[in-house]
Amino acid sequence: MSSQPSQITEFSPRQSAVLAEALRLLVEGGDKALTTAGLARAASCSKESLYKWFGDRDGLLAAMISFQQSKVRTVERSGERLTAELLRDHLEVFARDLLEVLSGDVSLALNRLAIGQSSRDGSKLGRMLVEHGRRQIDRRARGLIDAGKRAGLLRFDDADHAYHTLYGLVVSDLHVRMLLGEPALKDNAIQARRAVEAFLTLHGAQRNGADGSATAAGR
Amino acid sequence: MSSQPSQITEFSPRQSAVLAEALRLLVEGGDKALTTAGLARAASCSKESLYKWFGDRDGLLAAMISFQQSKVRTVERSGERLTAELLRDHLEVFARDLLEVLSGDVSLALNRLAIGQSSRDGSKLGRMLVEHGRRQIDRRARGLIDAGKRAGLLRFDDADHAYHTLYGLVVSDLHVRMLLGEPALKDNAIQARRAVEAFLTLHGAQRNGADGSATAAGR
DNA sequence: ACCTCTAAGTACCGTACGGTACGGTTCTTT
DNA sequence: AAAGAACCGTACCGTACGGTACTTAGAGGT
Repeated sequence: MSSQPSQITEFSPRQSAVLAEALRLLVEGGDKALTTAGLARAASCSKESLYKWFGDRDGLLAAMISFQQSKVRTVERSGERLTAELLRDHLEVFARDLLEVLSGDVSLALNRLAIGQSSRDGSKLGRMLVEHGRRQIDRRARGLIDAGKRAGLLRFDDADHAYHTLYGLVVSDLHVRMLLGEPALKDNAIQARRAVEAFLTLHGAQRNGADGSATAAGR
Repeated sequence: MSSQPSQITEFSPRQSAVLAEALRLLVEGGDKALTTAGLARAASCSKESLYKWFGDRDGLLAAMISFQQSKVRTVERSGERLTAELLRDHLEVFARDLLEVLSGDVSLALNRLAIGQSSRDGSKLGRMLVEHGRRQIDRRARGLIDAGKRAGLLRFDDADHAYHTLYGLVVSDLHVRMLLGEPALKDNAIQARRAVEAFLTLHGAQRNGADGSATAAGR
């Protein structure tokens, strides 16, 4: 949230500052508020520099997504031996983090932006958002789920399906509702706990696993 | 999907035709393609009439939502005595219908529109969409779930929570992904079947119910 | 001291949109 | 048939935005 992102790979410090300001404008006013002139004024740079750096307004938007995602690093903390309680804790932390990320100002603003553009640009921004932004948190969950299976604590046929089940239990329709303007949950922890509870009921090893009969078809 | 909605309450036939054309424009080109001049040309009406009827561009958008929702009627079919198989069937039909609705062209376009506007208009359109559009399908599901509980086939503490569980299992992140431009599922039936399977594992009475411990806090 | 490069600031252009006004046409009412 | 409303088509206005060009100020090198 600060404008002091220790080390950015792809953008110069000046560009990063401009992109941070662009995100700020986007968050507070939606995409209508993000005009080239407005950004130039707010970031104290020239429009010409904007076009030199990002080429285009769409280039600017894409750069904003890249920039934001370069700032979000998911902590990859595994390695300890998993117990049932540890797995539950990690799942709950993941669920809370997921809700936290999805309800973040910048995330919502970028998702709204990409959704708004999806009709015109062939979902280019949407793909960027899903591919780069989601992959990190997806990988974390997948790692956790796989580790749970390896430790004999989870039971499922299709890891992808299991992950989507977890995701659905955690998020339900909250993401869309927040995108539509509803306020976030008062307490993500409750939602996270209930979702993990249900997930473990479905896929935990100590009780029973839903067999899922013929469930090999792909998404 | 046809432009022959037997009887529209709120709008004259002419206005309905114009609104249908507006929805068509919105679906095929996004909100940028929905200009007053473009709509007037496409619907063979004058801009002056548009402003007389709907007052404003925002009024037009709101009217489009009302119009679309006046066309979507959910079949309220209950009354028969519930068996476990019947409940499962009804739940699967509901799940398929839900996925069908959410992946519909018009629904996606209107949701994109409302999400795009949510930063500027204080989520007026978003509220309309959630309140009027969702309530119908929500009520259908709630009726089904309540009937299942009365028949002793479902077990849960909080009907609202149970419904959101079902919703999350059915939809997962599909809605947002589709809003971002991803294609819909090839086969909604598979997803529906798996979701209902999981839901019954969680809340069906014949196996066991997730106790849910202390789960009375509200959303 | 001079040159060069970068970038800020500003002015400008073309376009496109929301909203309004007006003349002409069709349909309804009496 | 005459009067009136509804409405279409079009022209128009003001504004705002994306994008470009030009001028000016500072930083580093020779």
